Amino acid sequence: MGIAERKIRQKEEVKSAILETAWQLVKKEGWQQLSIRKIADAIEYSVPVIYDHFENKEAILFEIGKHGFQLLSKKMQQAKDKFTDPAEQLKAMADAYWNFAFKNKEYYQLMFGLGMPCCEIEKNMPEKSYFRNLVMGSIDEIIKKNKVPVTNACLKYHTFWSVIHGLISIKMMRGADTTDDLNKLVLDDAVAGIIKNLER
Amino acid sequence: MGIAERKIRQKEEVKSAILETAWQLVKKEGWQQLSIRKIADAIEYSVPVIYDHFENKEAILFEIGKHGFQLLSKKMQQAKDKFTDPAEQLKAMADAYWNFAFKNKEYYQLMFGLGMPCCEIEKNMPEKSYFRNLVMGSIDEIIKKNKVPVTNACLKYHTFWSVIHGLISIKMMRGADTTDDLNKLVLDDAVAGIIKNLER
DNA sequence: TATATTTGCTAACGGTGTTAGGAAAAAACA
DNA sequence: TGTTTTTTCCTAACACCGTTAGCAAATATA
Repeated sequence: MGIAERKIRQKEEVKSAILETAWQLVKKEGWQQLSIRKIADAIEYSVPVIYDHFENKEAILFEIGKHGFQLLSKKMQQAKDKFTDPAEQLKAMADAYWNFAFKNKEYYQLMFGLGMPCCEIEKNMPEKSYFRNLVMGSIDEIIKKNKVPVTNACLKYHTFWSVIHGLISIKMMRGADTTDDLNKLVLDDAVAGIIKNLER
Repeated sequence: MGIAERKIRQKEEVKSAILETAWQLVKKEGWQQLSIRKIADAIEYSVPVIYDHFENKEAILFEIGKHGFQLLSKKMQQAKDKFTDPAEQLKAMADAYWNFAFKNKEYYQLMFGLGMPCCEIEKNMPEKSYFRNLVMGSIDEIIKKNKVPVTNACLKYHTFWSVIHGLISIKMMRGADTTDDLNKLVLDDAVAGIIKNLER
């Protein structure tokens, strides 16, 4: 009896069509222009069908946000794997994070609520701890190498992340009032500062 | 002929009633719940009257955002004035910025587009350069004291701001999953790191 | 074939920002 | 003072939005 399976498969196809269409629309017109009706139009179903697959609009955003966190984690992992020296790893991960943010502006905006109605995406997102562990691993390693390993790794992780996120969100919000070059310099400078402050 | 003056005065009163009411509503219910109709209701005028004073909703938000930037500038100025040592000034300004953000959460969200439909507030906001100058003044002083004053002040300013903004926006977005104590520690740690990196 | 179930639609509800057009009040002019 | 012009301000609508009730058609089950 493959009928049930086909039905499940078809249902799954509609569900991923919703997600894919929503994502295409967002890339074309931005988050503020995304509406349930536009998605329904694009997948050639009526509006209530959307609600057979998602409880509400926020559930769609959450699912897309999850993809974002998974993609970010993957990029971070790949960056880290290129090096064995933890300081190099941190630099590479900062770069990867930066690149992810600007190559996937819409993902980043959704994931961290930049310029869009907040949807509590980042909370209730288990995937974010994956990337947290990646960074903290390298930080821990550096600290262990120290002669006076008193530094708080958790605190340093927060600093690391805050610098990068702060830089990105400032640049992302006000567009092109500073050059790309300067921003990349600031990133490198800040990351270098943190690492330097870590090794002692 | 004081009639014209009275009219202008009355018109100005309605305008500031709109702003004041909007601000009260936002503090009570948050940005997402603010609507033109609610404002109109509260000031006991009909909806189109709002549009006699503001081109659109965004113009209202912009005006409130301006107040936010002015208040922030004032707080930063006061903090800076308490010290003569530029390093102390930087620390005090970082603290002032931090306190402003959490004592005026709604202002901060609006000013930097956190968790709300973006409204291009920060661009086209001349007031923000005031606070920029305050910070860069202190940074310049520190750099001038150095024996090798090669460091780029503009770059350091961006780093300084990014760290603080990043920390604040991360904390503001995900509420209480880290303690206040830790966050304040991270702030102090990060600012100390920047200053240390500056003095050489 | 008859019944039960799933599927997907139309149409609505209550909300949003925004605006056209007209009534009433105020001011200016005679 | 009476008339005309201007200003003020409201009702009602438009075109959207997220969401859901309720029903018809298609499908699966017996």
